[in-house]
Amino acid sequence: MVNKEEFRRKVIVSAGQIFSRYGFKKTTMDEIAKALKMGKSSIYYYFESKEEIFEAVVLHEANILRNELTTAIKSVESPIDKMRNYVFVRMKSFEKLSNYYNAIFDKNLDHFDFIETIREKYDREELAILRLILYHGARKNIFNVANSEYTALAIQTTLKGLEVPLFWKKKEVNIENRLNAILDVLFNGIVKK
Amino acid sequence: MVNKEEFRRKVIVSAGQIFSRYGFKKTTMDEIAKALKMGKSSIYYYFESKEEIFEAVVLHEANILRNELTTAIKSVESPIDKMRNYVFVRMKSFEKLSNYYNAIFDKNLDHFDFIETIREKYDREELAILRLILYHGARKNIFNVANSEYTALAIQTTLKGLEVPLFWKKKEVNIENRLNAILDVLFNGIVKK
DNA sequence: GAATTATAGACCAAATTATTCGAAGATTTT
DNA sequence: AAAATCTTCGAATAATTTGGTCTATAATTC
Repeated sequence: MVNKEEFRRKVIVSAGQIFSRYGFKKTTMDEIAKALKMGKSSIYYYFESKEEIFEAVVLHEANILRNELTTAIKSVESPIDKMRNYVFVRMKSFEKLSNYYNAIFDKNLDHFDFIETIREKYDREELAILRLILYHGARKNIFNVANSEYTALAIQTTLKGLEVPLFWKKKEVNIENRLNAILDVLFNGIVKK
Repeated sequence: MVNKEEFRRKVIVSAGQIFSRYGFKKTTMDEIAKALKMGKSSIYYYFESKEEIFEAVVLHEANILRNELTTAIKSVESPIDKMRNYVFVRMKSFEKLSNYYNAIFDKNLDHFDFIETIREKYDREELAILRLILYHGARKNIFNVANSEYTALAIQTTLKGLEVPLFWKKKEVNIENRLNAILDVLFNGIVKK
């Protein structure tokens, strides 16, 4: 390969598809290798471990998502509701990310019950946001899969943090501030700005 | 459980969801058990093996699909094109089945290239039918996963068999005959009539 | 043509997996 | 209420899978 970074990107894209479909645990290095048409051991020349690949994939997806959100929201003049609507339309992207979540916590499906409970407090649209939250919770716990209580707590904290900028109806809060608050809550510590 | 058959049905529905999502190989008995909120070993009281569960699931899905197709096509007065349209609308059901296929042949993704080649000969709608064919091919080879050449051949044979009743434009062929021919090709040996 | 970069096949220890078995709760039958 | 049967599951297991390593070797660069 000409460039080491280029090959890493190829791995990220290719493995990303498999991860998003089957999740971390169910995705095997053999599959990733096969998709890349390479020997399994060759991948270890570019990545240290399966976890490193996964981390790179999630970071990549988070960056895309963050960019999409930032530019999209900035181009909206009307208030917060339009933003919500946009997020709803972009659900597909979130779905991809929420698959990572499904994957990571494949043994803790109970979290969805929790989300369902929360959902009832808001409109259907908020589901899209909740997916983001899921992702956020997931990202924070990728390597702490075992501790589901910690996960639940992380999700709850994120929800709490989102309540102010997203769900409050106070019109006087300026949209730019809300945007930044939301992005901060969702991506803080995940994506370098 | 009151009734043995009733519990088997529960397993089929529950396991079916997991199978359709992750496929045969990636679905574990632990997952099925967890979804049923039962001990893993209890399932073996009702089913002999994971394969038996899978077979029951696929049979169940095939029966539903067959019934849907039969009643739907029978209620259509205009020619074959309307039927195609219906099939197109019902794509969701087929998607579920095609997931089984993905799952079973998770290492033979090349088949999809083959399908793509075929697709170009027909309209987009035919994709729906092709999914059915995929399913058919899958069903025929569930327990011959290793031999991918045999699979390709099975799919080709099915396609060939479908060409006459489905894709030929000859108006003189009566729709009832076509229907039977199609169902025969697709479900022959799979679902007891 | 030596040194470095890149690839993959054989291999391994650890983990996972489908399945078995026996024991113990239930429930029904006598 | 004892016996017989039905249902459940935890623990054990044998076979397979899996992430990762090591070594040999091909390709590229110097």
